[in-house]
Amino acid sequence: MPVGRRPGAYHCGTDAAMDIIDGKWKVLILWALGEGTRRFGELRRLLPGVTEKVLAAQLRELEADGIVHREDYAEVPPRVEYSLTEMGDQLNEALEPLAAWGKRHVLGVEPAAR
Amino acid sequence: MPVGRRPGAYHCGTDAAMDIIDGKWKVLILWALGEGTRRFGELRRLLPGVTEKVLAAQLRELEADGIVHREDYAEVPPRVEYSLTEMGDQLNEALEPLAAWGKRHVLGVEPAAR
DNA sequence: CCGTATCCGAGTAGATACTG
DNA sequence: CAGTATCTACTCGGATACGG
Repeated sequence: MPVGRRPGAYHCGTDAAMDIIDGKWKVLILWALGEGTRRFGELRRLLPGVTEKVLAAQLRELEADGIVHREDYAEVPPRVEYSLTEMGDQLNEALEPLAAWGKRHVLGVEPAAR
Repeated sequence: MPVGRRPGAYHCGTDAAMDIIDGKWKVLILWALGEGTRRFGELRRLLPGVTEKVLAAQLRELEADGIVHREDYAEVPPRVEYSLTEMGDQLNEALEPLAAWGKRHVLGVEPAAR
């Protein structure tokens, strides 16, 4: 089932995907969740500079788009855990070549071997 | 040589790359130039809804980042041609898995075979 | 601990008109 | 044809304070 907030407004797969990961912190969230489940407070510490409001908003968008799963344990003190859905995991994999390009051409890190 | 407008401010290759393609029309410009050299007017027609000002601005950013090459023929009437640099071409390739993901999960187009 | 409410500022994009 | 100039509109993200 298709996701995204601008149904029918895309010209190609790339800008459709861009719409999903559009947001200052989204790829960083993906990155952080790629290593496993994280709690809200952990994510906040992993993303230096993000405010609770913005982090919560971006997490909700990712959740609405089916990229992250939100598990609320309804305990006191509160505990909420975020993790990637299978779709989110695949998105993360699809992002890898882009990460490699960025590392090489933007960060200037040449690959070790050729 | 590294490019990008926020040197040293990146956490990983992905958000470094995101900084380069950040802009409403950039991936569409990449897409259009992927098929060959285009003139300004052609790009404008290929990107329905873009204004001259915004198109010019985004092209200049891509040029500054070493993604597109701008060839001004200094003729009358004016002729300016845009094309991808080698780096831009590689960026376009790095974007392909993301495009495939978007096609499949956002646009809902399943791959033909498995 | 995990958020929401409110207000605000900055940057991005759009419309329109004009120029070399 | 290929832009620039000006003005405006809007959305995103940030700061701070408060709530369950």
